[in-house]
Amino acid sequence: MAPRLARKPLNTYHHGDLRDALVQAALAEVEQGGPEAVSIKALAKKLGVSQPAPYRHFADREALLEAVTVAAFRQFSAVLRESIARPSKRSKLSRLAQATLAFGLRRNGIYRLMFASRTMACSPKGGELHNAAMETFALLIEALEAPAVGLIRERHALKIWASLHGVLMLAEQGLLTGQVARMSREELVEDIVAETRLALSVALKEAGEIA
Amino acid sequence: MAPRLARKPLNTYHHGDLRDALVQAALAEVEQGGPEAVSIKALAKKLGVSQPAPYRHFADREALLEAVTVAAFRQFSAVLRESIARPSKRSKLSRLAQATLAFGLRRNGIYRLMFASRTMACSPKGGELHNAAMETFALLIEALEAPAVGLIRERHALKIWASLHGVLMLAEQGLLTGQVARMSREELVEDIVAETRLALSVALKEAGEIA
DNA sequence: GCACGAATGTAATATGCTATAATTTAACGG
DNA sequence: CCGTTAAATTATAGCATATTACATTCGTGC
Repeated sequence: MAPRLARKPLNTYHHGDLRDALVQAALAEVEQGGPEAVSIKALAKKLGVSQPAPYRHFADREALLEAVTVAAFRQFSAVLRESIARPSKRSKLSRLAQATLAFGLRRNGIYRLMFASRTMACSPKGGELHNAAMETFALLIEALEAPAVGLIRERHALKIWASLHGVLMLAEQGLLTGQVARMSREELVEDIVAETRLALSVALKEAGEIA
Repeated sequence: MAPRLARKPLNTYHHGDLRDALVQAALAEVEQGGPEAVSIKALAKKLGVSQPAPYRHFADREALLEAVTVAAFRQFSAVLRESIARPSKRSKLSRLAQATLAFGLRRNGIYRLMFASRTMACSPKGGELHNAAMETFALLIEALEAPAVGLIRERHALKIWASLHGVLMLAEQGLLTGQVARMSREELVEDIVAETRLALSVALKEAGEIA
């Protein structure tokens, strides 16, 4: 994390903070048309610099997308954190689940970048990107509000994450049609939350009896 | 579905069945490197025809990918059908779930094409592609082996599909790490199957009491 | 203050892919 | 056997990525 001050563009030759501007502009593009909508050339034009200028800050298109993905995870984390922070009658888990659903539907280009693109799949395990993703997962574990008994907590966090993720992907692919579509997505998510709770309590009870 | 006979390439000027050859070759490419690895030019070269030749059969790259996706769904369906057809001690649902996991992991480029690409998201609801996807979903409903009570069956089929899908996507994104990774994916899937059964039986009992 | 090196941006260019247009070759039906 | 049509070819336009060589500004040490 370099400090990278945001200076004003006094002289127009040097942009001031092109790197960050690129990430932000690319994020906007991704939100509209997904990862494949990002064009170095178009971004440079939009920001008023020459085509090769971005290559001073990113080795190639993939590197830019990786930075964008990190930024996306930060935003996602912030949204989730807020959802479980504000007081509410509903459970933390329910709020986090609904916030995830809303984020995935509203900003589906970004969601695809985070969870369905090659960028993530190719990122190294200890890297900045992978860490950002794990930080998000940690929020989910927190929202479960379960005691840490063996692997039970992580296991159920993983399962609910997978479920939410699956619902979102199916929804975006237009695969939530037919009879089932009569149930709203919010209901479906609430259903998943309830099932997770049930399974979790069963698992905890079993573990308690054994221990 | 035009008959499209597969003639042998006697004269080398006319390929014989370029359309199908393109779909097959593209499918192989996708399997290796995902949807973005498909290049019209490269495919043409590999099949020994000129670059523009493919455009006789597909309007553009997207159209080719759509045909490839249909072929992919057909293959996937065949694999699933076989998994629930052959006799086994394990339940149909369990077999189908494990088959899905194996397919998604082994042929993850194809899986991404089917469930995480823009191709599906943009396909019309009544189209060939959408129908192929729905046919696959029907297999899952069948494997549930549950009575058709209201929407309960579809609902649970949808939930288990979402879960499986989520696990696969997370696995491919390298997000199944940490403590949880100590549990094998097969175990995780078996766990999901068991939970679905539990939830389904509860739902059916409730429905029975009400009716 | 000012010279110099590092950082950042530009111009020019090579390469590769998509897609279209005009043209040629082969197959099929009457 | 000939004309129509399907299917492929060559040639080319257009666009995006990425590299190279050059120009400009920043800021740091003296």
